[in-house]
Amino acid sequence: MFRPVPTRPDLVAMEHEILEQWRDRATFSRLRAQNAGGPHWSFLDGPITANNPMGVHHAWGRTYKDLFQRFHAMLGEDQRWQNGFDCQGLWVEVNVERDLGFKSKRDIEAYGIAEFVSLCKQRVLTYAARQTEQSIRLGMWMDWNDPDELRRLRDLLAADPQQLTTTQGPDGPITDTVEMLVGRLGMPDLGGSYFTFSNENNDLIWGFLRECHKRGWIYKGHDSMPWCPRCGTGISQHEMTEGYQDREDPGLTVRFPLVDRPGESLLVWTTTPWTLAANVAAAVGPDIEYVRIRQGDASFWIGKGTLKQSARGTFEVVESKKGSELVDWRYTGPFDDMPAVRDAFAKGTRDDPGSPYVHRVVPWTEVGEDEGTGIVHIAPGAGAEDFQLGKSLGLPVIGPIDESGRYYAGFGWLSGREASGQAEAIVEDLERRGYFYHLEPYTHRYPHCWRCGTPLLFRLVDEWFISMGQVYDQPRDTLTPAQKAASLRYQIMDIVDEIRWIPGFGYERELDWLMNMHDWMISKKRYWGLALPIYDCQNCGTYDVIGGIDGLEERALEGWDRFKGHTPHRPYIDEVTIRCSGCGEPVKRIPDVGNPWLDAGIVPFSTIHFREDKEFWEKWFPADFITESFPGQFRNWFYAMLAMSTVLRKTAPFRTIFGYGTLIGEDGRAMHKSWGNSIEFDEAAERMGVDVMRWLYTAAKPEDNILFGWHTADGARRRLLVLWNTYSFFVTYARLAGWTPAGATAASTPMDRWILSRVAGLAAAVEDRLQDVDPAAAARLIDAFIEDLSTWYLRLSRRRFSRNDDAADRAAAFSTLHATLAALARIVAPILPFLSDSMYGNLVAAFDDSAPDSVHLTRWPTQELAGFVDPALETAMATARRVVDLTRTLRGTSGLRVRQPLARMWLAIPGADVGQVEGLLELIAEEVNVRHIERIDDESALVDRRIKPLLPKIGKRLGAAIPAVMAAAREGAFEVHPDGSVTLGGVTLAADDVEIQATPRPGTAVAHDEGLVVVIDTELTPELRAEGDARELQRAIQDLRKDAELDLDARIELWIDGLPAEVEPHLVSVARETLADRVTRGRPATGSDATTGSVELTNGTVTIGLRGISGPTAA
RNA sequence: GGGGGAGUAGCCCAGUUGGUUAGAGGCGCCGAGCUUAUACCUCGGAAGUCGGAGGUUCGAGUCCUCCCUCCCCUACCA
Repeated sequence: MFRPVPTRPDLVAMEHEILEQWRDRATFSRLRAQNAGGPHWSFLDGPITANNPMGVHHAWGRTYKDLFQRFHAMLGEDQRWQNGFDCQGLWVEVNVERDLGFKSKRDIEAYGIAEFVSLCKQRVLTYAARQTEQSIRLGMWMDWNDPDELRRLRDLLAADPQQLTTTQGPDGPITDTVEMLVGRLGMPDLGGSYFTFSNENNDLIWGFLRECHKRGWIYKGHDSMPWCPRCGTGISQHEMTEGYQDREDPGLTVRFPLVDRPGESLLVWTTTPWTLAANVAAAVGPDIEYVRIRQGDASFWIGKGTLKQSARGTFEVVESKKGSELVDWRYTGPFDDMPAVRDAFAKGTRDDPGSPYVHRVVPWTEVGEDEGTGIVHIAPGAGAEDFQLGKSLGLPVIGPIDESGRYYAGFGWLSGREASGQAEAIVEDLERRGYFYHLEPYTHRYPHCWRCGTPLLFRLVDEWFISMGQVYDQPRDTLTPAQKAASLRYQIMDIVDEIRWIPGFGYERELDWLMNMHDWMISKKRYWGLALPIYDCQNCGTYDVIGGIDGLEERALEGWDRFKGHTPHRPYIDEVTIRCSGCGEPVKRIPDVGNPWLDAGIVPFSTIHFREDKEFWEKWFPADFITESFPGQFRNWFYAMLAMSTVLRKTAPFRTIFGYGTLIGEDGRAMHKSWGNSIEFDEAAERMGVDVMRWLYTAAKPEDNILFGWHTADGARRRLLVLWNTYSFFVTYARLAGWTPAGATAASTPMDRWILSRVAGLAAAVEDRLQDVDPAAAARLIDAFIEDLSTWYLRLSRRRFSRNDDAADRAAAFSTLHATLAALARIVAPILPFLSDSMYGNLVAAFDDSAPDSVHLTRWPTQELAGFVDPALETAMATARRVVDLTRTLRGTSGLRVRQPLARMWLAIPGADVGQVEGLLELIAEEVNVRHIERIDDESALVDRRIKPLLPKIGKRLGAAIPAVMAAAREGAFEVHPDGSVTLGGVTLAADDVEIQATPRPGTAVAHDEGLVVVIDTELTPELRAEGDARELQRAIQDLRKDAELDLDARIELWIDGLPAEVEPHLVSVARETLADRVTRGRPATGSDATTGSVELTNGTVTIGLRGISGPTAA
């Protein structure tokens, strides 16, 4: 017997049961063993940052990852099943700092870098364990580490990183120091997830950087770069994603008094008053017209086109000059008395190093008049464009702020103050000293730190870059091999061409990024991350890039013993010095760590054992498939992998990339804890169930955002409940009938053959959609099938399961539904791993010892089911359903409920379907409760005709005559000729220029749809009415049974009072249908425990009473 | 600032090379029906200046111009 299935499922409890079952039966490892050695399918997991518990947005991508892995496993394909954790970088540092209450890098230095780095590692292990548990809960099958083991390593690491410990690898125990074991996680001998902080990962990045250096692409840049004063590090262009936010800054106009033109000043506008102390020049557009305006005693130079926005109060234009005429005018800066400014100016310019520099007007073609005064404040030490301009003119540079964003010494009262907070003080100071002109708030988009949200400043720094090569001013396909060889970006583009991007716009977006990206800034002035293997000689300027730890040992001059036994992280790695290859002096490693996308970009190599197992690598590289959320990844993970793979192997690291959008709250806003629209993964899993979540994600259009919330989930759950109810129905009646599966599927009726054909087609179609990476389409197909199964097959077949004296027919029905549900369980298995396995276990595994004990160990069923496919039957059934729909509509509009039998209906069916539909007439008759169906060939006697001119065909030809033709068609003013042509509105149209449609004649019940015409006979005889009344009575009794909460098979005692005579003959069958063993005339005795009710019939009201007859099956 | 996309019913949104009565689907609402698997399903209904203004055309949600709003990509213009 089947295990009973409740009508209202507890999906969450069921999921926990299945999880336990998988664990107890080692289902996953048996799947891996089963597919080992088969054709392989290579999935590469994009690492999830192990820095926090995973969120519902991660569950979206992880659903895709799991469903495709499971699907390919059902195709018998061997896989690596390796999850990845992203471990290094500012993400983790910022959280550890926060936990410790640190405010700046000085706090970290004081705390100790070794201890800080250890805490970062510990945090990663904590959340890797947590995310592992959550992913398992999601049903994600991967080669997971034991979360408790990860936490054990974390605790040992905290206690003493150098203690020895043993952990279990796939091929036996491994013993090493805790620190080194942690550094070896994910390697073949340890198994489990890969961790980007691993020794191997770091080492291979060194190799990559060495390769870049060999080609001359690594360089040190000196520039004004975006800088986060809180994090104390530069922010690369690659990291600017989502870094722009609206911000209100002071829009300050200041006066720069001209040295040689007494009483006259330049007016200059800035939104960053803190940079005024670094002012070196004022730029004008050489071709812009400037005017001098007089206001009181003073007069000001200003761009003519900016007068409206910049000049305040009344003024008089007294003079006009072109920008080029202003060039070289000298002016007094507002902070000229500061030592730092004096020192910088004392050295003079590049072209005139002898004499001290004085602020002056310089030409710059970029100057515009849309904003500001048309005269631009230039501070090369505090702005990227300023720096470039200053460099080209050889101007002095003043770098005003240190790494925490405070003014250096030499800036008078500003020294030591935070630059970002000085606007007000500077304005006051300028006002007092007569440099102030005007101030008003200005809102604009301003870059912020992507990690901590602090507004970025531009700061003079040395950073390390990988050159991406020049951009040629010519189409890509006209580039010569030599040009490509010289420019990495074009080499990457060629790789991008080889990849299938889903959705397609990803391809253009990646190319766009590659075309516009700047050089890759790989350095970060922080602590936790890849130690950049760059050794920059302070003596001679030579820099070496070391290609691996082994290479470092060879070159090590001093400190190797202090590093040995540690993972290649700060501070230990910093101990090692090498001999400069240029001058022989000892050189230290630059203190910078690496851009974290180097860590993730190398994984197609590091995690597929590029170095330690070439054969393995050749087999699994490139990955067949990766999938990640789009935002940011074009410049991050996708980019990093492409760049690194291009350099190392000149091949694509993956063949297909499937991207998806962003998950936001149900209210259409980003999920935010304080907005109350945020849902934690754990809460979602335990309240809605993960199959519901997985269905929601699978059915979503990947390129759109998902509005995630409890209501969205309700929609998904509803679909799953329909499936569940079908399953529950089957089990309920199979148990009642004592039916169990045996032998081959025995379909008998067209209905049986139809549903089997449908499920067979579904298997093939879903396979096709999943092969083509279109999970949403697969979900739609499944959704439509569940609807067909429930509202058509089952709805029309119910009686065959419950009150069927024909044993063979009943067995056929059970056999068909069983086969259908068993096949469906396998088809939905990749998407709904829990529900499917629960169904499969009960329906199949429990009865068939030769079948695998989990649906996930079965093969995709397309081939097995192929014999059931019957397209002609499916087409006919679609027609039959349409007929039923039309008939229901007719009944609705005629006020004839379906319970009321009708004598007959007429049906016209387009030729092609006739043969097949003929066999379904009985089915239609039963479903719409009509005694006889008459087929008619020509419906003209029953309907009016209407002409629909086919506008796309005739529109161009007739032009202005169209309105008249259409009006005639609407009014029915047309004449049909024997040859099928039609005259209307003064025009004759050929037969194929029009469509003739049937339309109901007033007073008749006719419906039509694409040639299908249905007419019902609305005449009711007394006999038909009596029969309708009987069904009405029966319905009322069944309702009462439900009210009385009786079991489906409970026998009852029935009281009937006031039954009209004409319904009397039907009472026996009513009693039979309602399982009434005893029928008493009159009402139940007062005080009886019977349930009572009444029903309106055509000729009077009937009172009903009923009561369960006590017995083993009574409630 | 530059590039791209989108604005259609209370909401999420389809709408094919321009075709006259704007609607495929989903949610919500209203009404009815069906049902001893289904507090489920089916059928029907209401409601829209198709972001705004012009233009091309016999005819525009669809094509063109300008404007408004939102989103995405990109960007230190001061």
